[in-house]
Amino acid sequence: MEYNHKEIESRWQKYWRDNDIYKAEINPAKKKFYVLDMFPYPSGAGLHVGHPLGYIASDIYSRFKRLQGFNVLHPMGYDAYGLPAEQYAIQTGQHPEKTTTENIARYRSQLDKIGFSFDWSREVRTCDPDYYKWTQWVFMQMFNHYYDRIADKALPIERLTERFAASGTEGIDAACSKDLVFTADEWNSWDERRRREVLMNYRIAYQGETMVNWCPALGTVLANDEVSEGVSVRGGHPVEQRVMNQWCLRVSAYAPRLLADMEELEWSESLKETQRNWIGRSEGAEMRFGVKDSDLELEIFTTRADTIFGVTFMVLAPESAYVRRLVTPEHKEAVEKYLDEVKHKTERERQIDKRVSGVFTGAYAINPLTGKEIPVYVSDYVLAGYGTGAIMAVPAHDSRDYAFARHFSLPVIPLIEGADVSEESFDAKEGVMINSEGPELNLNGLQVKEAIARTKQFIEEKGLGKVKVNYRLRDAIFSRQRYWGEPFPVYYKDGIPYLMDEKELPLLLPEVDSYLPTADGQPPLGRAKGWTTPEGYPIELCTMPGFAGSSAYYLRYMDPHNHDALVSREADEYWQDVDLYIGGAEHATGHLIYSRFWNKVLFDLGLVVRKEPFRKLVNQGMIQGRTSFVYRIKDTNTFVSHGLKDNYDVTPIRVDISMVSNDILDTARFRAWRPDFADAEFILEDGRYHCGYAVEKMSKSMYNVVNPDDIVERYGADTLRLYEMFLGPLEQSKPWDTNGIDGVNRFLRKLVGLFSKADLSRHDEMPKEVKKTMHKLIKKVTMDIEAFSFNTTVAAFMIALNELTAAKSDSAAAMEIFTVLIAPFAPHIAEEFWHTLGHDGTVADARWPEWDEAAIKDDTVKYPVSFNGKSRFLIEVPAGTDAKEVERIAMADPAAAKWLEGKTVRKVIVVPGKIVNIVVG
RNA sequence: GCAGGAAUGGUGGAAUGGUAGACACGGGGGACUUAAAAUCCCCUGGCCCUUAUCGGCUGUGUGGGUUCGAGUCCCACUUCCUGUACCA
Repeated sequence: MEYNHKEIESRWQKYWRDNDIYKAEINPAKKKFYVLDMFPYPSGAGLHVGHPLGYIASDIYSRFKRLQGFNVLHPMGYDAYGLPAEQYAIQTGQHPEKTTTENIARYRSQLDKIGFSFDWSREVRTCDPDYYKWTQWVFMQMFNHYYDRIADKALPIERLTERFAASGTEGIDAACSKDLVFTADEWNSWDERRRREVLMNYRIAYQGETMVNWCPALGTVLANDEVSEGVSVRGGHPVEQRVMNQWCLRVSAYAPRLLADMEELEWSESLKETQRNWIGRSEGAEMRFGVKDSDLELEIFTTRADTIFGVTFMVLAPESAYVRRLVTPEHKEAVEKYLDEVKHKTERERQIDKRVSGVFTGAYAINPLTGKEIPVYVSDYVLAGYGTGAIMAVPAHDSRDYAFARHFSLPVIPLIEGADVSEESFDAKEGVMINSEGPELNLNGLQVKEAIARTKQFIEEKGLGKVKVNYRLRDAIFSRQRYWGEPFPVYYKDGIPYLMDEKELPLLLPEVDSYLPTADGQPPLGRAKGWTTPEGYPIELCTMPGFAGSSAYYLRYMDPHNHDALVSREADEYWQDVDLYIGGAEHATGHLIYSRFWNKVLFDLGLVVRKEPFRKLVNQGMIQGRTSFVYRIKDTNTFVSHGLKDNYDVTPIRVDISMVSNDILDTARFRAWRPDFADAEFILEDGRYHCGYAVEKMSKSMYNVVNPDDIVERYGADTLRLYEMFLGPLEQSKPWDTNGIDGVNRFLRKLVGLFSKADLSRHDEMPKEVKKTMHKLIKKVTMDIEAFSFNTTVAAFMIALNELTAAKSDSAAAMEIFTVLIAPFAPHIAEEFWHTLGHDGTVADARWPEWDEAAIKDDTVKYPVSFNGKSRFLIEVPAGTDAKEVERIAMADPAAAKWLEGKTVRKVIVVPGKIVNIVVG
């Protein structure tokens, strides 16, 4: 049998396709197992070798679970809405749907070559109307529900209107944008407009004036997770803060549950920690400070209630509504000037500029515990979006307050014994309190933690404030001023938003003549002709963000062609949740939060049975590029080999890795690469030009992209799959290095060789040594796959092959075990073997073998004999020899005498099966 | 700053507290060949002894500790990666 990977792979891929081998159906007689990959955004660049890493791992696991007898759901689809397609459309005028469809076709052909066991009959695309119908539908459910904190779940908005009509806000605790208090009489006296405005304050999908990240270059708002360090994650454009009327999702209502329910998930600790930070729970107190000569009260949030005696000033965020109400006439001009300055700074400028800035409002607050007057400032170091947008400043124990106090020469009162605050603040929450005595409360002598508790208790008793848990997690901004996304099923009557009828879904994305905003600054949908309801009411012009379509796709895969529901009850109850989810860690604060939120809303509505969508999650590492460099001697066209470059003044230049093999440059191809290198000269080392290398992101501009198609063409999909797994631990980032691939390919060719030499007609019992090899292999492979340790599994196959070759085994039984074990990794060649062994059909229907522990046991046990822990020699004893006897044999060994010369034996330790350690003095 | 993770040969990486460096790449040597490729065999952490064998010493970022025994556990530190940050 010759190893012709092209012929074998195309033949078996066709067989799988023609016979629907990987089609999954509900089968109550079998246990389900749901393996999901994060579906890709089909970019124009196609796949590079890094993309399939996670898909290969999930495919191995799916095939393994199937061989173990599970009914495996392993679907794939496309996250098809997104910014690059739209920007390409703006540049070229091509409809994003056209480029997206083309990119999907390219992705599909690349994926198909790798031999995945996806059930393509369940494919979803987020831009498909049959799919986004349900994205729109869930949005409508969110609009029609509010979060009831007493029931601790989402409830229909009608329930709220009934309660308002009966008893106003009395006894209601609902997640809302703004705390409202009104009576039933008031509610009943309001017209529809007013009532709708009030309800908007409670809806889970709501429209509101909020501070948003506005990106002028992209012409759209962005969610918090789409902005990093003040610039957009996609494109790196500056982002500024603006107040705009936007659709939002009340994710913050779910913060406590998103935090608590994470505990039972099998996710990596680092990923959980990232989510915990993002959710950002902090316990503290909300307190009210009176204002001098005013009946206004300033509400602040603090986690350090104990430092109340050290408050020497107050600070408001520039966007705080308090500012304009507090400012005194003589300070008005200066404050307005400051607010104007701040407004024109972008978020990035605000972050980079760490200089202290701010201005006095002229107002004084009253410390409720001491009665002292303290000045109120405005400064941009206080954020409007967190807590109440106002703080009590304690310069002695907060570094930011300290910097502000020093700049404005405000007093600094130390509150902790021994804290030196002459140079910097003392931020640690430890020590004994001092200077903290007022008429009603004395904290002196208490530890910080005790003082915090004592103060909280005091302010609650006195009604000065309340204990409060704050979350950093903000509501998700859900509008995008873009074309290529899901339209909102919303129209406006007299400026009030109304939902369309469910029967009108999907609301199709309309055609436009250009993908740019309109002349008067409306989103692209403003160009759509007839973008109104039949009655002539205008339809919402924004579209939904990228995460809308990716938030429930795992549910749609369960029942992708259902026209009556997102997912039928039957399909949901059978498939339940994703057992294994594989994808990148970069989605920790975006998709993985939104998806969990989305699922919880559906759970509250009784539409899904699981409160968490992804039980186990594995983050595959990134595969980086390995860039090759040549070194040009300055001002010449002479290139010097890597080992000699330090003798010259050189400029490193990236070269296309296709011209480099094992770091040796193909100089002829290099000369042909670019005209200016045509007459290049080389200074060689031992006759060859050695390139240098660096690990960088894999990208076209670095000339280091490796296309999986090329690897499959040359070595075959099975080699690619094995090699990607052999590269290193799945979760670790590592550079792609084509150099090592020969070893894996050689292994497969040797395996084929072994098969062709074996006498497969003999089905008698395996020889003892062979049996041991195979059962060791079964155990190792089974346990390694469960532990996602695929790199050591591949090594185990190589070792087993070497042992079989050495044993000159021609046992059909051994070959059969090998075939099934390797089927998840190298499915094509396994099919070929399966067929050669005389089976019909597909190896996917085989049974995963179980190992026999007795067959693995050794007859003899080797003990390293060590002196004081240092190994010196080996002894071999029959298995099961008792410890005393092992000790006797070790001591009697001639080698022992040499080590014992002139020493006294203090102690002998025999660990059965492990070691004999002789402690000598 | 904070949080999480990592550090082992020339390289990627193996090692339930028990013979460190599996497996592979790269390198060296040899066989086959007119030659090359392919294939096969041997060697390959460093240092030292020896004609050679046999052997010895040393070695998992640094410094301590626990233990009969530490790459592995504990403490401190250094460096790197990832995430996050005026979050009061």
